Amino acid sequence: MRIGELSRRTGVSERALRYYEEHGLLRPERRPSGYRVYREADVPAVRRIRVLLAAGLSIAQIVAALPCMVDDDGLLLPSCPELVDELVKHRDRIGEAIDELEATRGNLDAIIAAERRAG
Amino acid sequence: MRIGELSRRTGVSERALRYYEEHGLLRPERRPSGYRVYREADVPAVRRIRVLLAAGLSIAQIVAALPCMVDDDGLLLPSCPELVDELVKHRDRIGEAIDELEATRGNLDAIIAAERRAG
DNA sequence: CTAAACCTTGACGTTGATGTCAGAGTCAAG
DNA sequence: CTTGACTCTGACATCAACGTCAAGGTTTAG
Repeated sequence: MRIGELSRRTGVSERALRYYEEHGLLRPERRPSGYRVYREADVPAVRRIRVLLAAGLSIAQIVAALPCMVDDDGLLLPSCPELVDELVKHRDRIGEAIDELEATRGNLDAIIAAERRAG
Repeated sequence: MRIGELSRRTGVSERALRYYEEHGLLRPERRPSGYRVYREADVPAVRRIRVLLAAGLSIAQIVAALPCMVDDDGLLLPSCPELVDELVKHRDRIGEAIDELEATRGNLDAIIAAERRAG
């Protein structure tokens, strides 16, 4: 599919989709004309990106945490690092992101509890 | 106390403190000279602001939230249930992101294990 | 009284994730 | 072949939450 359809199906602007590509989050193929061609798997991929962005992660963190978005069938994309070492590092970065988010969620929980007592 | 001391005691820059005032989060008194004069209660107030910011709330949301949070001498406003709702939604979004990241980490773990077995 | 330290209000700079617009090429239908 | 929808690459605009001066007034220690 082309960018317009992906945009409609995900609710994400074309501008944003091009921006994600610019930062390595999406790698659509190109027609000779230059038109981007996306696969079905890019629809859930965009959804994952939005979830992480909504949670407060930056594009850079998402790039670092998900250098290889896993497909529905569980296969790695061709761009993935081969060394176990690299994979371990990536997993650890994801762990850091998780820790950050859990701390944030902890803060929110405390606030919510306090407000319930006060309100 | 004046702005420098509040800045030192909270670890928040003077610029940020002035910015918070600009947006209605702090209301220090003024000397005839124009110097801001803060009360002791402003120290914990600034801490609360930082916690909310760290939890991912915007200044505008905090402005709405502060009246609900005062333990000192403030009033409670009826916008509280709405606020708690928003906070809960925000927390749930973060939970979603954590789930995504944990799934990704699980995939990476499986790949790492497979690579190790395969040599 | 004076110098150092502190404070004031602008006002422009920064970063991240887009919005928006211009000028131009591409594609599908009639 | 032409029209209209779609897409491309810049490039400037925006918004939040500050950082960073600049130019000048205030306070306090000695």
